[in-house]
Amino acid sequence: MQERYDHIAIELAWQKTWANANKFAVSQQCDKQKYYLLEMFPYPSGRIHMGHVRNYSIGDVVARFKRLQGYNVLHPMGWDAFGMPAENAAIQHGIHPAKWTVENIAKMRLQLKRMGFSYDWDREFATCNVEYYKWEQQIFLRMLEQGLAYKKSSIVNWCSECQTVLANEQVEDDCCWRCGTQVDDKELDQWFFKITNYAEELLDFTDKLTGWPESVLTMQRNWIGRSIGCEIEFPIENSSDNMKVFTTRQDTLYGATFMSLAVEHPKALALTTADQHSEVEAFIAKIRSQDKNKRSGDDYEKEGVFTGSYCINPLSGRKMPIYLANFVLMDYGTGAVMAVPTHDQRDFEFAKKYDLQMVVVIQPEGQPLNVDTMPQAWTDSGVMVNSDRFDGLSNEAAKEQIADYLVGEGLGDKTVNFRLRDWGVSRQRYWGNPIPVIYCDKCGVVPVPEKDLPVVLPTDVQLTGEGGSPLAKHEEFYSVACPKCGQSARRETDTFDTFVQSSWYFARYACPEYADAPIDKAAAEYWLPVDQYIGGVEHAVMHLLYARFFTKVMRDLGYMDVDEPFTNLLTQGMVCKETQSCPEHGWLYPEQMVDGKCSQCGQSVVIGRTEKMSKSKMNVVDPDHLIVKYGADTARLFTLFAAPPEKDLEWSEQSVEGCYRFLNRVWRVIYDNRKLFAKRCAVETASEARKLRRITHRTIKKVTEDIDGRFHFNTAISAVMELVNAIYLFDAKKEYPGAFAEALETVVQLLAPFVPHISEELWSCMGHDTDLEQAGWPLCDQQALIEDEKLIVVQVNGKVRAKITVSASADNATIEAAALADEVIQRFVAAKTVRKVIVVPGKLVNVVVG
RNA sequence: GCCGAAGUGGUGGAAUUGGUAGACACGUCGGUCUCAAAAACCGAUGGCUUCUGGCCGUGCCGGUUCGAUUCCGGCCUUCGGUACCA
Repeated sequence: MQERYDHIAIELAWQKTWANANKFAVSQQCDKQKYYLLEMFPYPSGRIHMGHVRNYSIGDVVARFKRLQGYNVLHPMGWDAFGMPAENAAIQHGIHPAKWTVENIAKMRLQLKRMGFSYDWDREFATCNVEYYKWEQQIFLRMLEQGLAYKKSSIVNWCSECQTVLANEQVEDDCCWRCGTQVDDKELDQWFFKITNYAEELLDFTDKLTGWPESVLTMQRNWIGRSIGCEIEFPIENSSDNMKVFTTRQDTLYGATFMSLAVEHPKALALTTADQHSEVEAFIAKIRSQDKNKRSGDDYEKEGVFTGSYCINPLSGRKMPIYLANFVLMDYGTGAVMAVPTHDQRDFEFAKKYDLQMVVVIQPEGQPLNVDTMPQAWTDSGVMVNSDRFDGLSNEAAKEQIADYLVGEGLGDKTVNFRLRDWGVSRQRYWGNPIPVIYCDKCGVVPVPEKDLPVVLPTDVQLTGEGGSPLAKHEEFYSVACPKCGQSARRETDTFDTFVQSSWYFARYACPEYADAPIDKAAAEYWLPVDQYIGGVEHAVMHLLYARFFTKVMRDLGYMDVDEPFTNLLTQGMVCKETQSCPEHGWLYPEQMVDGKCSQCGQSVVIGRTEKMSKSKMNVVDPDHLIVKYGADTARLFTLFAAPPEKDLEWSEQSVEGCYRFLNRVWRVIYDNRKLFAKRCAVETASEARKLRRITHRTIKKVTEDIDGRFHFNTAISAVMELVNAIYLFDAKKEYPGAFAEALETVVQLLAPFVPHISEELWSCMGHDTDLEQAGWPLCDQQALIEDEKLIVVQVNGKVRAKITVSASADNATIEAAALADEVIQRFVAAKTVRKVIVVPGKLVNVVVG
């Protein structure tokens, strides 16, 4: 054993040992209980960043802890390898996406190994491997068979200059990010997954996901957005046709005085009278030319135009003018809204602007509302008025009764409406999984027969960034014979959204080599669901909802028998750091400043706010520097100690040094006492030895509880630090070497999940022939926790005035007497009457005087 | 606007079921060692104060309670998400 803590040598040596032994590979042939731990897999951008270090350090603590507790732990790692950055790199640097991706994976794999994460590398795969994505193609074909995948036209961002579709994040200020051309809306036929079929089940199961944070479940519930309401038919005047409307506020039906349609509404033009025609057409053209994002902006002014037609309110019989309005959305409800200006703020503003009729139908108890003087719509609950037979009811009761009445009279239906929309999965991109269908002029859309899978993504393409996806220009790829009729046909050149690959990768880890189907049922049965999933909170809705949807689809297609993919979810916070900038040169990297001055111009550097680490803000910290300077163990310890996992973590070099110092402190105390471990002796029973043992075992209890389910790693580490402090202060080690050695061994065992390299090294230095996993997780000796005496806090009128020590077996009366006998307490009680004494056994006495 | 989370020393944070507010760590200050420095070790460290004592203090105001960082009501601020959802 060396005197100095040589982190580099120690870490490299243990990483080699683990790799040679293939230490973390697991099999389902095992009589231990399984535990499947998964962290969200990374996009292979080229380097790991502090967010990865944090995510995977948290995961590794749990994996190693569960292993020490005797579980058969599946802890896999892989790569979310398709996606836009690879294409951008190809365009910018002339390197093929496949090459770029493979090289990045190689670099990042090394970095992860250098961090000492305990992955089963045998199960590693990248989603761009054909052995992975071909199974996704099969799943798609079966979804198509079941009507769970379908094609419909939808609107995309289109750059006419680049002849390509842009993702929302590629649109900057309504313009193409590359050429600056104004982006148009374009209708394209796109593939969709029928996630709406599962809206009800996805919502219902949120109640069963007790291992998920409530905030994430709330976000998912809101995203699914179930609302109960009515579909009501409004007869159109001088026509046999009706206008169908969806509302959740049928209680306000008597107050509906006009109707608003979306400009995209199919009946909009048909309803327009000749004299209004030019005005309506101009309005439609104007609104449709506006940017969709702007249309949903905050201060968007409400505007509309009268069609010239009327419909009839089915309950009040009132004639209602039909307007087109810019704020009505075609893709929610029916694209037509019954407008109730007295009880909806948007309708209120609209009615004021166009001087439309208003009728109050709900008002607060005893406070009549006046349509002329009310400053805004009344959207709260109240009592029904001007509503015929429903007058006098609460509006909540009227909601039910009006709905029943409408159904009874055949005027409407009760309906459930979801905010959730089907998932568009077509991407006009090269670096993705090809959608396996063929278009034949004669046979139409023809799925690629399963026996012809996989549709392999060709690698002999040139990416220029112009003229759309290269697949559409790759004749060898798209020119095929129709599988049905044999005539020449064209292959689909769109690829799947990369969210599709990340929706089922967790299941493939159970059987990454399985060659007969996407999932080996036996493996899935053993390993799934994932017991603990860990990742960034930014994926709270999309990724996690898609993965839940896909799990249910795969269940219904017979691939596996799982309802929900992730039993427990931990969402971690971001890694943040203050920014620094020079007034002249903008954002600066830390190494571009010297003594608080810009190294280029010498001006004082402005320290900015603490923000999420990002390359663009130049406030990133490269994990490699940390590993070299302090070691992987210190990097891990810092990310775990500085904040609880779900909170944002603020970078602090000083705090990193503190962690490094702590590891040195542990190293030193064990080195200094190395001779103690040479000959083992039993743990002593003398009072001083028992005192140290009590701290040792209290720490075991605390650390176990903090890790297991609570994930309070910061307090777990604090507890170990306290034990180390107690060891430093224990000056009877010569007399009680047993208790002393036990305390030191416990420190090493408790630190093992957090800082595995130094822990293994110290463990072997202590003379153990086997590793820490063999030793298992230390158990708390309940006997050792028992105290002879207890410290009791004594309060007078709720304020702490004294602390007394009593025998642990003292009863309440004894404790009370001892408290009242205390000199200080007597002074506070003197000349006053003791009204009450509250005794909390083992903790506190409160004397109430007055 | 709505939904969600949070607000505690100079700093990161702790207080698990209503029971000692500030554990642990960083920083700062003092001491030991040293020719000196670094490292290490030991100690102090919420504010105020008339200082063997006392008062104030967990965003603000109020309430419940013997006792509130914790529960309730009303506000303020910050962060995250989201939106003309009828």
